[in-house]
Amino acid sequence: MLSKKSQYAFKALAYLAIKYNQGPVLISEIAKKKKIPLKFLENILLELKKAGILDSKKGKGGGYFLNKSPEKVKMATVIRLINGPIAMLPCVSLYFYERCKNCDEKHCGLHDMMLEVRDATLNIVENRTLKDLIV
Amino acid sequence: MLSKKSQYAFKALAYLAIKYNQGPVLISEIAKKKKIPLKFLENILLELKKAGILDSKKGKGGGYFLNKSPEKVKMATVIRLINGPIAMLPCVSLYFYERCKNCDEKHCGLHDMMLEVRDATLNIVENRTLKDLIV
DNA sequence: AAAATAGCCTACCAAGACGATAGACTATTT
DNA sequence: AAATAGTCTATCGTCTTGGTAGGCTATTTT
Repeated sequence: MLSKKSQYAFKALAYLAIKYNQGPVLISEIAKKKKIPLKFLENILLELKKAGILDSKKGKGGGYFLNKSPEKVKMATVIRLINGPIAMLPCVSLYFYERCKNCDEKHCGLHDMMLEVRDATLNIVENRTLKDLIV
Repeated sequence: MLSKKSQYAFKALAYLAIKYNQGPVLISEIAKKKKIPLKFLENILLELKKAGILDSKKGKGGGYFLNKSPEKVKMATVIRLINGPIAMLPCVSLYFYERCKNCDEKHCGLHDMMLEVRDATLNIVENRTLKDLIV
């Protein structure tokens, strides 16, 4: 399951995607429109900024805005950043890989199955972007 | 990510699948062979029994055993039981559905995308069984 | 320069989930 | 009766999650 934080992140990003190229948007505006706790949203947006997805401007007329066009931000990137691994097991994760203890990956039915699941999932989230959040 | 509990469950079930129709297997034997904390495994097996996947026998010569043949126990069933929802969002879950607050499911890009992911995942885990764990 | 604006940073907290353990109880077999 | 082996209830420490508080810093306006 995606954490609430991830859901907030996607709501905020969807909002910023709609407002792309229209200048900075206040955290408070996003929080209000998307009904996200303000201070919690601050943390999320800052994290997205540090990852290079968003940028910000301080002072009057400041706020947050997308650092690149919506179709260039992959869903997979955001999920990994805010939610963590996409795979169901560490031993089949690309970005959070960890070797299985007491289990030979070459002969593990669970491993094989979870690898399939991962690929099926990646096939979707690696090929969808913030643009697809706008309907 | 699958919880450690789920991974233990699958290891235990894989072991019992191999020993299908060979009589009851001791918890302690499974715990030792699969390196699972004994008391933790007790809980897991009991849960699987209450769900009808396993059955047990007390006293000498007792132990746990599969209640039906391995190919009749779907992976999806076990995941839902031990790990919880398979979907990434409550609003696209079949067995743990919850309506989205502040979001119209009919016009939500995230919803649509997560529905795709769910279907891709279900397509695998609904069509694989404990039999596929044995390699 | 001062005031106002708005993001940045550090810290903290409550509740719940997770992984694991302890011990007594019950049913079955020898 | 004794031994065996699953069942039940309870507890526990640690980590994660969701959320809050308050001060700091950079920028803009007056």
